[in-house]
Amino acid sequence: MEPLLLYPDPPAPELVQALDLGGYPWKAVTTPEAATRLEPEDGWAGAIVAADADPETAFALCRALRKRDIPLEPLLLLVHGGQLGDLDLRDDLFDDFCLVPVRQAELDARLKHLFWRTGRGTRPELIEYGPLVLNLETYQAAIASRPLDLTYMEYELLKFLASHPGKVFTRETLLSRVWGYDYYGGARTVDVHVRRLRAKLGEEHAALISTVRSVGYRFGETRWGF
Amino acid sequence: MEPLLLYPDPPAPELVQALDLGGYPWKAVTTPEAATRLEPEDGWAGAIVAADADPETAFALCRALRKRDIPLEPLLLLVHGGQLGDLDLRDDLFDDFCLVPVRQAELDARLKHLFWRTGRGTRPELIEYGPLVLNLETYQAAIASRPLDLTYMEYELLKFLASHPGKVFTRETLLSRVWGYDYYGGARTVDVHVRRLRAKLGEEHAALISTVRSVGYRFGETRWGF
DNA sequence: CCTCAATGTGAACGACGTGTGAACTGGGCG
DNA sequence: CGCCCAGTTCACACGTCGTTCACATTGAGG
Repeated sequence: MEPLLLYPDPPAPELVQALDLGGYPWKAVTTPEAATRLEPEDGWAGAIVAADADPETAFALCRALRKRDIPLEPLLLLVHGGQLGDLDLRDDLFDDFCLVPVRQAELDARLKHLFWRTGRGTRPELIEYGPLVLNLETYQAAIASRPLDLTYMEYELLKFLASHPGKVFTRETLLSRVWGYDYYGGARTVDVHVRRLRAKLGEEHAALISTVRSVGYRFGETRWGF
Repeated sequence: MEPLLLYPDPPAPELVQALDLGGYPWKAVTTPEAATRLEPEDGWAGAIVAADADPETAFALCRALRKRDIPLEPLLLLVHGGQLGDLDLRDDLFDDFCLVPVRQAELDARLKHLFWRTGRGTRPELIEYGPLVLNLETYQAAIASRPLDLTYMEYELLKFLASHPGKVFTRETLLSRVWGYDYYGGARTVDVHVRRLRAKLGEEHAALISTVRSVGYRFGETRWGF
């Protein structure tokens, strides 16, 4: 997940604690310019702007973030009770606000709701290993940014293997874990699916799945050490 | 101004005071049925549902209000801190929430913001995806500027799918989310509705809904990044 | 170098999932 | 009462995918 943009820097300790507990990555900035300069490749996941200390700069930051070609969403504003009367609630300056001091549960709830509302919330769950990307939500796979057209079983097998990179699985284990505990069928089935996977991965990436003779198959490189 | 719908009856004193001070007319109800029976000619202006005392009834009321032909908006939920963890924040059950005991200033601010957000079109209730446009207010749909004549279920299905572009849903999930939690019927029902949707979308846009074999259906293209 | 076991490969079969047309049900309305 | 429409269910055809088999190839050990 991309980080949340925080203002100011450093953010309030209880905010940091709430975000860390909630598992939200974040990066704090001191100026609107820094928000652009430090922006991640894929953009900010959203922004939390505390306007209780220095309202002027905070609102300027909000305006800047909203005026971009792609307005930053969602934007959560932190204010103290006395500021509520001054807020221009009929302007599109922020999506939601929260009173300071923030409570972990409320902040978490507002973020969840915001992400859902703005549609940016359900970040797809990904499995990534080197050039391989599996999108568990959309059931799509890609190798080196090239989409892979996998069948259901191919996808499931690759997903299982890629979930445990480096580990070797016997055919029997794969059959029971991927095909199902009650499955009874020939072990060669695994071979054939591995072959088709390698073919679809392409010659240069076929080695992602390696054969461990007399044992089974392994995805990815060996993890030496530990 | 039309009155706000309040639950329960009588509402908490501080809520009444806050609303009266803010100049909001209101009418309280004790049951979901009463919400329909007492509804003004021009509908409710919105709803404030307190879920701290009797959550079950409160949530039932929310569901009922949202399932109407024209979902009631805005809906503000009142909860106490301990309930935050139980809320399904990723469901369209309410628009905003507020912790009890309510503070006059915060309630006022949230109502203002809510009315602005849901009322004045800066955020028209539209779902857009490529050539597809769904107008949630008027229950109209259009593809490439050509109006679509969808039935209720077709519209609901398309709306749900288009709300989560890229994500794959199983038939069971679609049945429970679109048809209703308690629905029990054949999964082929989904197939048929998807077929009719594709037919109405027209040949060139039929691919907007793609079949993921052995899994279910997906609307639109995959979102690779984030 | 030989042998055997393990694995890769290509092809073919069969089962299952999906699309499709059509029939059925139930409610609204004249 | 009968028509119409939306939603559901059914039956069948077709294509895809998973599985299996026969055979080729590889690799390890003697």
